[in-house]
Amino acid sequence: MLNEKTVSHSVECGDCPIRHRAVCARCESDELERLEEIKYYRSFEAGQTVIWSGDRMDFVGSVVTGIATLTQTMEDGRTQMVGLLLPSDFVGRPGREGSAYDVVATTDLVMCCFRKKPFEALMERTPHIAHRLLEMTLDELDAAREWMLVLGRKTAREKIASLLTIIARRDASLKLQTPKGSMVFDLPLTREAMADYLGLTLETVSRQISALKRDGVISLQGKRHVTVPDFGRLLEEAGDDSDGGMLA
Amino acid sequence: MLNEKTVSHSVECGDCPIRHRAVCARCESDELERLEEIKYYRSFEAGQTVIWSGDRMDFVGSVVTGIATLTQTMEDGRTQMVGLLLPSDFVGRPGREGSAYDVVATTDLVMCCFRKKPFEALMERTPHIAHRLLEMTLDELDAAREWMLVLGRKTAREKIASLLTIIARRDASLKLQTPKGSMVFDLPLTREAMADYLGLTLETVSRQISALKRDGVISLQGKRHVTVPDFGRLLEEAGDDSDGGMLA
DNA sequence: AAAATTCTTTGACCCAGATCAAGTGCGCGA
DNA sequence: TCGCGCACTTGATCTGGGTCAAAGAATTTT
Repeated sequence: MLNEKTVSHSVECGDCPIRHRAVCARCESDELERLEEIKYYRSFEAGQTVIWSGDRMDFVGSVVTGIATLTQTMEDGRTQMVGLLLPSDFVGRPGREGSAYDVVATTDLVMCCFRKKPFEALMERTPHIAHRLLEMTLDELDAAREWMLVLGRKTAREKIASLLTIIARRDASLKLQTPKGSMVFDLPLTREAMADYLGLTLETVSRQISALKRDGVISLQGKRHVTVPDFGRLLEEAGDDSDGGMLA
Repeated sequence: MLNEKTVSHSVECGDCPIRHRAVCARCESDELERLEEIKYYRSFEAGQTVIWSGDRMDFVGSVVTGIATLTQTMEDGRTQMVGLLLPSDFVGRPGREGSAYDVVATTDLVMCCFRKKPFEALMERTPHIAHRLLEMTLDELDAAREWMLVLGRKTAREKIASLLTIIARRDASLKLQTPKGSMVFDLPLTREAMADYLGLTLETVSRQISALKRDGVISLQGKRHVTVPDFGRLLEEAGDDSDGGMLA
């Protein structure tokens, strides 16, 4: 009976179509069951704000479908995106009261949330989950620092190429159909959102995308559907030597 | 006897003149004693590299005295500083093999290190320490994202002012002698290092510092010793609404 | 289907900050 | 005391990306 439960519970918690990154492969059935007890779903429409910076945040959770962004805004309206949340990404700051950023749905969004207090209690009792959370936070820290290099030292063209490589790498739809080095995916962001991520204006984003298209680095079907014939070439354009494990 | 040990061990581990941020106020004597067993000191001269990006890193630790930086470098030499390590700051990535960044001593530096394997083992057994590490990593993540706003959206003058507020807030020497809103501290970085932190050139850094001096926001004694007559004014110049708990 | 709204592209011009190039001043070893 | 080197400053000029403006393309509303 115990054995049966252990087997029937996979790492995917319950009915979520994603693998919760807060849950590790070593987590066992009773931990997953406790997670089931405190979880619930929330849906948002494109453009809706999930939570405002400074607001009390009484949940943590993962993106199930859709895209959300973390942004910071100055009083005069300048905004900087500091994080991009794709399906399976974790949101929330265990041990912290409020949100440090605005979290905004840029597409229709479904999140799988866990009530924060019981989640923290579960974390206290479950070293696996606490460890997994530290892992994830270290990953986010690496990503943030990588992005500091992009923001501080790369040219507009390199910035665009860097963003495209990140989206390409994370996009689920491409795992199958790549005829050797080529990639196809959809841009989940408007030109303005890309600009806010890259520290540019939307006009510059548009111009640089046109330039990459003109130079054959990418091609576009419509405004959002991107084809990358040679991913290695895109990496070069990004000024990025590492391939992030996608090639070779 | 147990009680005596608990009392005699303060949060400061052994003979370190700093409070290790990896150690929390709730840690008890036996945990601290195990830390004592695996700790050792390392000294570096100004300019020396503590560890290269990608190298195997078999320790974690805290800065005791001096300043170190975390930097990323592109193949063509463009450099971005992604972290500034002041006394008590933690270095190291529990659970990770190598260093993701170059760590460089910018002044003479003393670090208190713990051998990584036993530290990780201690972490496994000691939820306090694992929790403290998650706290610290979340702090670093907040700092990195705050810096993304600086890099992506602030002007050169605002960038300089932002850096000065950060250094001023962390500088130990000023806790005492502030005649109401004023601050005195030493710049621990060369103009070039500041430029690498801010995504600017050293010439622009120099010019903007001169401009802030001309406008009475700061004054300099020598090249490095800074006086800020009105910290609130400096915060305005940084485009920063929050005071980070230093005022009011 | 026409109209309104939103997203995107492209052009013309401008400016903050980069680049190139001298200097200045201080500390340190001979 | 000299002079060498390094950190810093300042000037002149250039340019990548911002700003302002206008006009497509999509999508939604009426």
